[in-house]
Amino acid sequence: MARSDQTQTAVLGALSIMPMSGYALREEIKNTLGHFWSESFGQIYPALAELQREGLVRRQDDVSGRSSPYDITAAGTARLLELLSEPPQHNKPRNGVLLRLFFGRQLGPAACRRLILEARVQAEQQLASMTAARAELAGGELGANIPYALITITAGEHSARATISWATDALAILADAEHAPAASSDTPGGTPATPPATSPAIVPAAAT
Amino acid sequence: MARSDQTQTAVLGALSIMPMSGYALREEIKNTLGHFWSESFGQIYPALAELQREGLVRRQDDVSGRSSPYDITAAGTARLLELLSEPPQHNKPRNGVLLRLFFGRQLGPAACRRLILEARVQAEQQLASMTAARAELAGGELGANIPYALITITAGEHSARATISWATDALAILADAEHAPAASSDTPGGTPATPPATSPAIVPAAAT
DNA sequence: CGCTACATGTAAGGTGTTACATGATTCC
DNA sequence: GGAATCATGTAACACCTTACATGTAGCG
Repeated sequence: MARSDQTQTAVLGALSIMPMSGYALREEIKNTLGHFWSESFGQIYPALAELQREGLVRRQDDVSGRSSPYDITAAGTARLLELLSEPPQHNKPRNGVLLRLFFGRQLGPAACRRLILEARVQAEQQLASMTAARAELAGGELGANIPYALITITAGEHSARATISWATDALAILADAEHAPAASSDTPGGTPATPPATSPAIVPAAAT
Repeated sequence: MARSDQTQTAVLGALSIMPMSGYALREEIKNTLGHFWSESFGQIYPALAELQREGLVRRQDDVSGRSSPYDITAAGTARLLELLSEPPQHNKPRNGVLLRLFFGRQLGPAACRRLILEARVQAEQQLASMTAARAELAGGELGANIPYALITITAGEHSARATISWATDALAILADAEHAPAASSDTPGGTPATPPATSPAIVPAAAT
């Protein structure tokens, strides 16, 4: 049981804040937890079905089945507390951008620069959306959950800012490498090698 | 084809730096890419088999099968470039710590504080290991790949530092919430509840 | 009347992990 | 000789996404 249940945790948690339909659950998870969590329909509906079987969740209008929201039960709240108390299992990291950059010598400096700039743009967007989320907090239905939401929003902001300032450093490292290429070594075959006679002017995006 | 191939990318990339056995591949991936990538044996061996079938990789001592390292071929290098050129597919985020903190009202402030402190400890360890990795860089076999490795190490450092400073902010938010709990709402059943007493003030989080 | 959003589900398929099975080599 | 490490693989399972299938409700 303790194996995954991560979906159950997210679903029960969301329902602990307010009753919702499966559809709304997915929307909420996407909008509110989006920057650190995700679930798809293919997981939410089976999870809801199982939770209902176990009596951790019920539909308010149980008989008619007519689009009534799911509601967490007392047993469900207890289970949620259990799940939340388990040690967090951290994901295997898989960062496609860093993977590509690590093998950047094969890819060439120009493509690397593009990857970094793209990552920076995304981080800036994330930062903006975190700021927006922070503004919306007061108007929302979160009540006493607000400080906890704020903690996650702050995490998103720190993470986005870290990416932005990393991008600056990374561009500088790339530029240095091009000006003073490591003495040894063949340039790898077939790649769009750096042209001779460069005048790159790397756009180092202002001071640190 | 463009679907996953992420494992192929990592394997070919690693072999583009130096020939290795499957076992060594896993070690290298764990040690060197560990902070942003991971692969398990169950993926590496099948991937190697397929790459060999496709002629992208070969064993230097093909006949005897005697623990000779795998070696990337010219075709393999070309394929690697292709794979690296594909747009990076970012993972669905799944941060167990933030999930637990978001539903922190159910979990209680004490447990939340523990989670944050634990995350900070891990980030400090990561930061230390990044520093160590940076020191080892010069001594390693990476050659012209050094600047690229440096870019990923820098990413790890920024990320770790972001987590550390987030932890500070998060603890402050938690403390504020306990001093001035949000006005409305029932405290959830069973949890180590926050005391009553009101004063809305949403805590706009300390200076950046 | 058709488009969009709400709503619920399933089936197929890909991805990735774990545990098991096996054996060689090296070092103490 | 026994332990640790190197080395290779597989099979079962868990997880998750995608695409499909279906239907309702409201609105312009």
